[in-house]
Amino acid sequence: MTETRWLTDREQRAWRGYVQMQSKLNALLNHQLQVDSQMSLSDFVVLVVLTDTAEEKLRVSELAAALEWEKSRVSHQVTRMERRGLVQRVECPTDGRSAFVNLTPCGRAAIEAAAPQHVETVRRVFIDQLTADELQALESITTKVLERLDAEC
Amino acid sequence: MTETRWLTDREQRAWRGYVQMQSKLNALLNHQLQVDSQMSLSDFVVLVVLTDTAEEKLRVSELAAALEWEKSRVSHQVTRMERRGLVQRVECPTDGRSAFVNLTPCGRAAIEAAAPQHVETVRRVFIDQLTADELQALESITTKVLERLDAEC
DNA sequence: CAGGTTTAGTTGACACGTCACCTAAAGCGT
DNA sequence: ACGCTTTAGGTGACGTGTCAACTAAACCTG
Repeated sequence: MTETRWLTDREQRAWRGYVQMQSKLNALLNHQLQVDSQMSLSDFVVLVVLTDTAEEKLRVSELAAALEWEKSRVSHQVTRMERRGLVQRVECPTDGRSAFVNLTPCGRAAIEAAAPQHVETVRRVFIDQLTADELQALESITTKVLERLDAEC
Repeated sequence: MTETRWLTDREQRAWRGYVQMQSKLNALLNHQLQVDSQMSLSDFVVLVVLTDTAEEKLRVSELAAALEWEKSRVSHQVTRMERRGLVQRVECPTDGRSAFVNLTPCGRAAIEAAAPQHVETVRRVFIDQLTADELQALESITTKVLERLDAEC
């Protein structure tokens, strides 16, 4: 095993900044949604995916693929959202193993009410703080890192 | 209430990229630490803070301040880490309310073993993917967003 | 079509985070 | 010394995320 290449000061600043930012940003977005719309960030992203489909319903596996979540995570999340009335499980007539997740009217109303405030928050604390160059750099960074991450797994 | 300012395509790409990156990065770092060093990312950062202090012990409140975590989060985390033998609670002789969190020899050994692999992973999937300009942009972004976030709360 | 394999999804155990609430010691003004 | 407030920390409930194990339907393949 070779010598560890510790982070330089510049790298350290960028990395620690990133870690702190992502942790606080996550906490804030969760909190904002909970307070303003009584839903979690997880609820929100699931509702976004469901809303973006023509039928407003997806199989659990399709939902998992779209979110890149483990199927068991989806299953747990759907159970909780069903309890809150946001979605409904429906058996698939053609495949006995499969289950559809349907958006309920209540779920549709919830996402429509939540989305504007959520976007507003994302803008206020993040997007609107960045210059055009920084936005471009961010896209470049995330693209490269995501490529690397996808290659890892 | 005024019209919602939805994200433009460029903003959307950057934001979605960021969200996806942070989610996968988090999962990977947690997983890597768990597999290689049998500890969570939370364990790791707590151990880092403890290791960085002269006495290798801190009050719960000092730990909370250093990590910017809620005190109850620290308390739960310390309970779990105590169970794993990484730290030990010690009553404070001068203030009956207060409690010290001491690094144990086992905790010190664990962090020393974990740190090189963790840094290696951070480099491989993140830092080493970035150009100098991107690193600079990232620092600038996180600084501004953190300022905004700190102003919010 | 019988028997093994793959696929879809669920479940349970456990770790992590947050919130609201609680206990007890310290501090403080009278 | 007396109460009142502040401060330090812990607790329990609940939502969330991961992992491993499970059930059952669907799909082979001989």
